[in-house]
Amino acid sequence: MATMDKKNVSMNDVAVAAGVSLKTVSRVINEPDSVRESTRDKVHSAMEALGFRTNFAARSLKLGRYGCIGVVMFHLSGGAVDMIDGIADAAEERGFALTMIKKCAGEKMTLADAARRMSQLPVDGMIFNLRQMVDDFDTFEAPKDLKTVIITPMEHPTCSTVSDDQEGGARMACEHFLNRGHKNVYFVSGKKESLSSQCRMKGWRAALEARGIEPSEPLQGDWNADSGYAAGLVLADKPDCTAILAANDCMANGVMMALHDKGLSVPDDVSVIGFDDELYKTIPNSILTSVKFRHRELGIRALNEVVAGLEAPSSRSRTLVSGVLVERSSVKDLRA
Amino acid sequence: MATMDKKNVSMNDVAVAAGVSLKTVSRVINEPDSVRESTRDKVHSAMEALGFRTNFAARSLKLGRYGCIGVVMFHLSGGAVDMIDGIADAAEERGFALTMIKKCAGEKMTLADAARRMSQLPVDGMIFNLRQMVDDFDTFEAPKDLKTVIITPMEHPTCSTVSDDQEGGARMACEHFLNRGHKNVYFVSGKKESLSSQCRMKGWRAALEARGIEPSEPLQGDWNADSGYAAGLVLADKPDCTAILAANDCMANGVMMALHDKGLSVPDDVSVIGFDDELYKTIPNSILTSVKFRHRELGIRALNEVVAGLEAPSSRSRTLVSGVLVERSSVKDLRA
DNA sequence: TTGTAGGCGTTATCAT
DNA sequence: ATGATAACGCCTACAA
Repeated sequence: MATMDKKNVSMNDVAVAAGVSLKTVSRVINEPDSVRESTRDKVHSAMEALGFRTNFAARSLKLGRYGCIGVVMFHLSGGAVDMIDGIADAAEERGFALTMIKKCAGEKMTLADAARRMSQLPVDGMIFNLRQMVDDFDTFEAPKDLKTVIITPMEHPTCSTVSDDQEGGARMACEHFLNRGHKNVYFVSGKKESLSSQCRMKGWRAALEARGIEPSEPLQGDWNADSGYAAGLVLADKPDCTAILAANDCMANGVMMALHDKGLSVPDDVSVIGFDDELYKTIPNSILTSVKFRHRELGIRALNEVVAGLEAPSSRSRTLVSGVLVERSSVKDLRA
Repeated sequence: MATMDKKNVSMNDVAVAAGVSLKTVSRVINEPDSVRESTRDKVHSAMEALGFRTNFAARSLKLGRYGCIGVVMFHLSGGAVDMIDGIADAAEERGFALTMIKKCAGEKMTLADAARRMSQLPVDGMIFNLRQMVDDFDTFEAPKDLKTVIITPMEHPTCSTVSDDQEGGARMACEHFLNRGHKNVYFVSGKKESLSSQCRMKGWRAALEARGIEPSEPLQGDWNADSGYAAGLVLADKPDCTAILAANDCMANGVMMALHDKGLSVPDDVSVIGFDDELYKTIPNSILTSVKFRHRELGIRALNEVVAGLEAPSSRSRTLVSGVLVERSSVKDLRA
């Protein structure tokens, strides 16, 4: 009478228990409307009683697809959460699950490696979340039957890519300064190897050069507040410094604290803009104007692009998700 | 001559191309040592030439296991990254991949739902990351053949659980105050529905009561700095307030700013401790002493517990990962 | 509306 | 050291 120890309950077991054929059970699962209600109920109770769960392996072997999208995290850091969130939501909505692996092991971190590992897993397509440069970026070729989307600001010769428009965001911030009468903008960068930092710097340069302004030497930071503070101390001594763009909010805050400690006030003496719009979480009444990227949107786009590519694997696209300037009061209008 | 459009390259195709039997190809993959080297080479070249990749579905159908662990994120927030990181690393190390789904949809968020969805996916076991209460927590029973570990501070009747020792962390912080001569500790909570906040509050209460101190009414916050600031304004007016425990660093910072604005200094007039040790990222020269939890370790433990349970699915354990007090200088020793 | 036969691509059991 | 053959559990013709 006790529950049997049968390893796996198959559709056949259910069929026997319900006194119907195997195919009928299959129908109850896949096209319930084509089965008489009384039969359906019998089958359902049998499934319930036996604890039947459809076998993923058998199903996908037959169907030739998995209903899963692979996600490779080359870099798992703070901003990634919102992106994963977007990917996960979009996946759920389209009936896909996510198969995730991490590939951060400093030394041998190539796209080919990641692709090889992924092709052994139950995935119909994959997303690479790449925030740093890798050796084989330009030479990498995705498996023909596995649609691949790379999240990266760089263009790729064969794969679709999705990215925040970091460069555009930086340009936007600079123009915000310049349009308000500032004659120059100083820049505090993040870690050197970070692509985000590089792109933000590029945008800053481009915006200045477009107005015929020679960009000054950027100050090297490391994303954390202390490095911003150090940069702020330096900049406080530059008489021509009225505008500072910091590559993230934490450093921007460091900059502001340094200015304050030097007797300068924001925005009356110096204006500041940061990135990521997260200071308000930590600082009460935060006044920092900041460029915010829509990471969630980014994730959604990436997933949609993969799913779209399932039909046309050879298609290639480049998606840029624009940033938004969240205005508070850390920028002074010098024209006033 | 051009590459054929054959949908899938199977082991059979490789076998034919290499002029060997199907089983030999299989051997080359799974037990290479039992195949003569010359044969092995032939097979390898054939695989290369045809672009063979082993079929996950067929393999797991035969093997009866997937080599994947399911992860359900009921709540995807900042602190989660480090935990996912730990899970992913531990998984990688043990040769498992992760299959992730998100279940945040406010209304109908039950463990049974999550388990049902997971049982349709290629997983050998699963981890629920639960940070809030759900309706069916106590009544939930995991599928017998799917080892389930829940990340939650609550005890579960049948499933293994893993958690930070949030209560212990809060106690530790309180004792840190009390051992330094403080006679009372005020508490600023996080969002009401958060289990973390509840546990931290519980630990605070317990520590005070253990010393015969009547806990005052906790101040309600919402995790963000502004709510901490509001609480700080209130507490600044309490003459007996020498020690404040805030349920996270952001609110602790809000509290400190309010105290400052009220002309009180930290730690000379009032001592403060926070949670999560993340303020140093945003505030230069941060002085805040903070209780830090090892989220990465938590993830590792959770994964290891699942993998261990693959052998003995019925086992049940409860793991607590202790926190660490990161001391800076926001606490004054009143005995001095 | 329901049942039967075969095959998806592996791995395992035998034999050679 | 290698090969033939039978499962694994599901789905899709085709038949009844």
